[in-house]
Amino acid sequence: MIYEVNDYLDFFKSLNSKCSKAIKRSFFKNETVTTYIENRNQICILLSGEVDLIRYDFNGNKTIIGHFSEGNIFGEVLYPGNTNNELFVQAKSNCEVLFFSYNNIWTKCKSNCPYHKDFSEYLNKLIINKIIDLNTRIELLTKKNIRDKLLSYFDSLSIENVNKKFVIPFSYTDLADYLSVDRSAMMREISHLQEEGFIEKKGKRIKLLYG
Amino acid sequence: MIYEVNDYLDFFKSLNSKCSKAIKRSFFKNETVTTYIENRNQICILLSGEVDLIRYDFNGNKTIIGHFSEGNIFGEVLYPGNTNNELFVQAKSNCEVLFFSYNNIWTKCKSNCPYHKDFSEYLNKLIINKIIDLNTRIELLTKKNIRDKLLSYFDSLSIENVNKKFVIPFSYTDLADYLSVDRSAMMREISHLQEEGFIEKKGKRIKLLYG
DNA sequence: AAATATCTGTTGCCATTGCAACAATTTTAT
DNA sequence: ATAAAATTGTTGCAATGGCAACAGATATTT
Repeated sequence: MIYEVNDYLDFFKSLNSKCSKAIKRSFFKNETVTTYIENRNQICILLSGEVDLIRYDFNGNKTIIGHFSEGNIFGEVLYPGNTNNELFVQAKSNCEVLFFSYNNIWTKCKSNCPYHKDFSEYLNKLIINKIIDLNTRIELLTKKNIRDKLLSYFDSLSIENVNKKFVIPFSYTDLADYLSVDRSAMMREISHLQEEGFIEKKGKRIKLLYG
Repeated sequence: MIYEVNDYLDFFKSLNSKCSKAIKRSFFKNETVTTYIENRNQICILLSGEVDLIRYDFNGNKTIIGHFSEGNIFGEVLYPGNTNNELFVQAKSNCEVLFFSYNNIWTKCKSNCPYHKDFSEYLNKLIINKIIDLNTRIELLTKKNIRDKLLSYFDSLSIENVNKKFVIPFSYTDLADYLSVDRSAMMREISHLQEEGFIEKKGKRIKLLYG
């Protein structure tokens, strides 16, 4: 999903010692990294670890809106304002995050920071990858049934790994959330896919038997 | 959804006479603007009119994946590669589109085009708006039932118009597609919302009676 | 090592919603 | 102005998938 990220990540990892606009912070598992409620301009790069973007709606229902790993960007500036939801980012593992204010990048920092040219170029690459991820997600979500969602998700993993065998990088509980379907209904559909000979499954190891 | 776009649009509209990297073309309604199949680097800004991004899957089912209007960006560089789908962009009305190759912007053009500084800054704003739009869409698509999808879509229109009354900018057929639900099921749910006194509806004019 | 919590896998039930089909209305093309 | 095409609105029926509930398997904590 993320292409060429490793080329840039070292640059961002060392950025906070070079550029005063960027602040690096560390978080323990389950800590709240940030909330989408007051820092409209905030943008974040995940330098290591895993975080989830979680929505609680007015009924208290929890949905995992996004799952981010090393090199992904997130932040309130990328999100629509004025929603009725509480959104917050929670560390799924110990992690490091680079924070900065989006407006600062394109204006003030320009003149006085020698790293700005690389910074903005690399950031642009990350942002394009972000858009690709979001479009990938929308592709999945617009599929009409659970089977099509699963198959197209499996396809994307298979392509990414250049292999008919791969390991699902989510727990099944979280995968259901990511595909926005009921977990037990998804498990049922996975069983059917096995019975009908489309896939083989051992825990989180999947092998595609078609295509 | 799109903030401050009008500030930048004039700049892009006149760009092709200033910068050789950008090409402006006009299309008639129903013409195919581009396909997502061979120009991996292409990025497009819609200068006027309306276009849809359409997917045909292997069964020939049509889905409107995206609907773009003035100031929106689209293009294959923003899309995951190696999918089994045919994606193409179709003009919903006569329209003008600015085409350029994404890689060219950040490299070659930098040194010799006096408009590049503004160009990249404005483009960044458009890209951020793009991400906000995509996240808005994902917010909708992750709602678990048709009622919640409708209400949260209506909410966003209401906020955008700063008014409990607003006009739906889609046909109902296209709205169903956008929300990724069956049209007749959606119409039924809209009827229920009226019966239960949540909304008033006259054609595409909606008034929210709650909140 | 035991105790607790979380995740996986399965099933019955039934609400939601997708599908098909149609008439009425509106829009577009000739 | 008329014909053709597309959209809107409605309904019965059936399939899908959400919910609840549980037992067994893995992880995590103490």
